Formats: sequence, structure tokens, C-alpha cells
Amino acid sequence: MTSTDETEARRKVRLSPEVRREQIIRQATRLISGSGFNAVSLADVGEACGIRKQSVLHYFPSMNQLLLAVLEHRDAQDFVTAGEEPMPEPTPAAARQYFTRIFERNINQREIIRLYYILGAEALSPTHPAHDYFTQRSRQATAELEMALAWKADPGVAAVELLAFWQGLEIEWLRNPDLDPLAVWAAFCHRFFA
Amino acid sequence: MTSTDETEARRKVRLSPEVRREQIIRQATRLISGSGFNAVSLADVGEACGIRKQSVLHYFPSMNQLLLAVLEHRDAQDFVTAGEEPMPEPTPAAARQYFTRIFERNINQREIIRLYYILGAEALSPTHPAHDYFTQRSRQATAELEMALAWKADPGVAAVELLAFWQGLEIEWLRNPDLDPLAVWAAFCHRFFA
DNA sequence: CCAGAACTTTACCACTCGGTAGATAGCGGG
DNA sequence: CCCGCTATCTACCGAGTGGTAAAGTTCTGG
Repeated sequence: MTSTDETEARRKVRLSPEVRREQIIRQATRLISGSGFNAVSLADVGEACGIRKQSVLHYFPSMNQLLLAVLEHRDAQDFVTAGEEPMPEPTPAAARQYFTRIFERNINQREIIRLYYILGAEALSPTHPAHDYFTQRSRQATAELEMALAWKADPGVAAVELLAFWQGLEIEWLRNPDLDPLAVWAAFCHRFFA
Repeated sequence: MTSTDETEARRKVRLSPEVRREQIIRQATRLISGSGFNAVSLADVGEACGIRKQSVLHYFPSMNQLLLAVLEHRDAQDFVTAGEEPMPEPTPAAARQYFTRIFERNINQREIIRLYYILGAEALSPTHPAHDYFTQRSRQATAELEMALAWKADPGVAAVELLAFWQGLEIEWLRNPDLDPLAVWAAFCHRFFA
């Protein structure tokens, strides 16, 4: 993609910093969730926004910082949409309802699931810029699950079990969009929350 | 890493084609499983083997071909080690024993699990050189599981359920090496195969 | 209506990428 | 012993990378 001036020179469009920043983050999210951080360049992000890579660097000091901004932006948005979710009482029925609701919300955000899948894999490497982010996040998720599964015989094992199935199912759903994740989820829950 | 001549010039070591090819595939597997295909270069592979990147290209016509060679080599090796595994009868006990044996074998190959995790994520993108490989492989795995779970009420759903938990657990184990995957596996099987 | 702030640009830089062409050197067979 | 085969090398290419410096252009407040 040389993307030379095709039939028209680029019009210089000036946007407010807030709008531009959000646009950059949105496009970066889209591109990274599509091909992974290692396969996306500053120029790609710029092109998707209709600006040069140097303009992207005007808002984010480096590519790594942009990646972290993408993740933080996502966390902030999650906090908004999920904010009012009550912590479940430690009973099977309450926990099942709680996790099912979050699961349903997730599968309406295909791009985000894909982002975390791809980045989570890349970030296994300790030198990846998002390595620490994912390490901390995984620890936190396990702890939260363990608390909601206190009624289980072994909450520690149960937490890993639920977490493993959960994200494994999301991955299968990414690979095969035709599959009905809620049906599989229900089959698992029928045995797990009993 | 400029890797200049440190205290000693490089000795030109000449190996037989078979030995060198295998060495290259082995090192490429190691590097890719560590950081992903998109983050490994021909020069990295060459350096790991003590040769120049051009010498790597002497054996594999391109980086993409090297990646495919890595995957094919792995499949061939799997066929050797797993060759004598009998297809299970479609009963709960036989299926449980069958899958448990494969699972135990897998968790002795951390690097390979990691290779498939990282590559599987990158290969979601249709432009990735291993995209077709993973699409076909996933289809095949689901079909095989479905056959071994014919005794289930809904083998299609059960196959996805088992596959999801399976690979989700492997991923959790990659993230946290301290966890005991066999314990979690047993907990899941206790309910799933009943 | 002008001046300054700042958004976007062009012009670079040093480096790495995958890949090609041709020279060099180590090994086995005669 | 040396000659041919070929594994490996040096040298190079065009394109792309993240990032810096500074000029230009657009908007806005006084």
C-alpha cells in the first residue's frame, strides 16, 4: 500500500485534541485487534486516521505508550459500562447469574475480545510492552473469581477452571463465529454451578 | 545487540544439510514460541544457529516457508510420538482416559503449547501465513472430539466445551507456571465425564 | 485583525526487514 | 593431493521501522 495521492491531494483537516486522541485510540484498537501489536506500525495508525505518523506521535510519545493508552482506555470504558454491577453473594445461583451477565456483555464486543486474545499471547514475552499489564490483570481476575466461588469445595481450583473455560470459549468463538457461545456456556454452567 | 566480534572472529562451521536444517527448525520453533512469528526475524534465527540470515535462506526459500516448515515438522513429530494411541470407544470412561493421556503428554511440551497459542492468535488475521493451517487444524480437532463424545446428549456442544476448557487451561498454565493443571483438569473431568 | 498557541506537515536519521548476487572456503571423492 | 561441489560468507538493495527537528498552517482569544 503506497497510498500515493490518488486523484486528490490530502486535505489538511484539523481536529480538536480530544477528538483526535479518541480517534487514534479507536483506530489503533481496531488495527491491533486485527493483526496484533507487533504487526501494526505508527504509519498504519496514522493512515487509518487520515494523518501522518508524526501527528500520531504528537499525541502519544511513542508506539508503546499508545498501546498502553489503548488498554487503559478500554479499562476505563469497562468500568463505566460495568460500574453498577453488584458483587455477587457467594452462592451458586448468584454467582452464575453474575458471571453469565458479564459473559453476555463480552460476546457483544468481538473486537475487544480479539484484542485481549492477541495481545495476551504476544505479551507472554517479558519484553513485550504490555507484559506487566497482563500479568497484573490475570492475578486480579483470579482473585476476584476465587472470592465469588467461596462456596465451592476448592475455590482456587474452581476459579482457574472457570477462567480457563471462559476464555477458551471466547477464543473458539473468535475462530468460528457461527458457533453459539451461549449454548456452550449454559452447558458448562449447568454442571459447574450445582 | 550489535553482536560484533567479541574477542574472537566467527569460525566458519560447515554442517551437513540435514543437521543444519533440523537445527534451524529447532531454533526457529524456540524463538517463535517465545515472541511470536511477527517478532522474529531471519537474522534472529541465523544468530541462534551461529550463521548469517542468508544461510538460513539457503535452506528455506523465505521466512514464510520456514514458518510452515516449523509447523509441518511439529505435526510429523506428533504423529510419531502419538502414533500408537488407539481411537477411544465412545464411552465416558474410555474417552476420559484417552483425553487425559493426551493432556498429560501436552503439558510436558511447554514450548509447543506456547507456539500454538501465540501462532494461533496471530493467525486469526487472514493475511497471516499460517492462517489456513490453523483454520483447517481447528476444524479437524472439533470433528475428532465430536466423534469421541458421541455418547453425550449434544456431542457438538460438548466438543466445543471440552476444547474450550482444554486450551483455556493450557493458556492459564502458560501464564502461571505454578498452577497444577492436572488438578484443574481432574476437577473438570469429574463432572464432564459422568 | 493580529498574535500566539498548537495541530499537522515535510525532511530527516539510524536502524532493521526480507531477499538477491556473487565471492569464498571447507569437505569428500577421485 | 587436488578438484569440484556446496555450505557459508560478504556486499548490497529497496522498503519500512520508530523517532526527532523544525517549518508551515489553521484556529482562537484579545
